[in-house]
Amino acid sequence: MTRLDYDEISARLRLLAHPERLRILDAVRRDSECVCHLEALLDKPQPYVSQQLRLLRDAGIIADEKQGQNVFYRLSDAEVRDWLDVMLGPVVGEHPDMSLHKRLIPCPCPKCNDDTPLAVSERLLQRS
Amino acid sequence: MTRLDYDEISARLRLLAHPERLRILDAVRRDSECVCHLEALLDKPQPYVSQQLRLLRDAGIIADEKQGQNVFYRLSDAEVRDWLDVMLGPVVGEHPDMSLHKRLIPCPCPKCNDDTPLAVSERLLQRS
DNA sequence: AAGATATATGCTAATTTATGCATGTTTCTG
DNA sequence: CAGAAACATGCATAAATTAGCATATATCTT
Repeated sequence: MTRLDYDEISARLRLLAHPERLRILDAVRRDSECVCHLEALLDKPQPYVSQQLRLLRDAGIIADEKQGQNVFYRLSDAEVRDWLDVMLGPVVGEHPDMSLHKRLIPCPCPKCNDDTPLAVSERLLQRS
Repeated sequence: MTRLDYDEISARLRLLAHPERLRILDAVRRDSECVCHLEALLDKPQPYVSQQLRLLRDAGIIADEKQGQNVFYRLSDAEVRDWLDVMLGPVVGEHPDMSLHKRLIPCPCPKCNDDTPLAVSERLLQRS
């Protein structure tokens, strides 16, 4: 039986105990998301979002993957995934807000443009 | 499907994200414990312990029950119990340190003295 | 009632965390 | 190469949390 390290667990927990970081984690636990999406999701300035991402990344909770100009983040810690499943409920389908943002925000990242060019321009037109 | 309230969840989480409070919760999720025991467990001044207990009590996470001179605290929130099961592991047997403290600390609370008077005095003698 | 014991409360200083913002870096495009 | 787009970093300040300590309250004992 491994002795519990309350310091370590609470340090980890402290990173989750923040509404915006929790929102980020709830998004990236489903699918990897680029910073532009997360920025739209939180509706906060980009440096703010990057700052929260850094904290989570430095702790090894999320991992980044560069794809051209964009950086995609995904949940990389299995333990934290279990915690989130209990605290936020298990992942069911798509993130309720994420699908919305993919429609509304003209983001050039590959994730947003994996469909036909027609659908993209149509999407842009509907925004006015 | 109920919409997630990240503010509420993170506020709750913030209370758990503290090493001493986590230690308290790990104790009281097994059995109700009086303040004197928790004081011994944390090895911190009594006002410090009472302060942490107050935070958890005001949030409805733990509940107090007065028994004469002593106050016993127990985990009262089912949701937090689930969280702790995942974060600290499920409760197996007795708390590893608690049984120790019941032996070493001459506490007059009923929990410590639910055995024969002989055993109590014997315990006191062994401390010198 | 006086003293002792167990616990709670209030206040303050120290520390940590959060937030805002200016600027730096990298990659892509023309 | 110049400019733009996407993201990161550093730093200063504000806000929240922690921790220490004096003191208050309630109960029990004699």
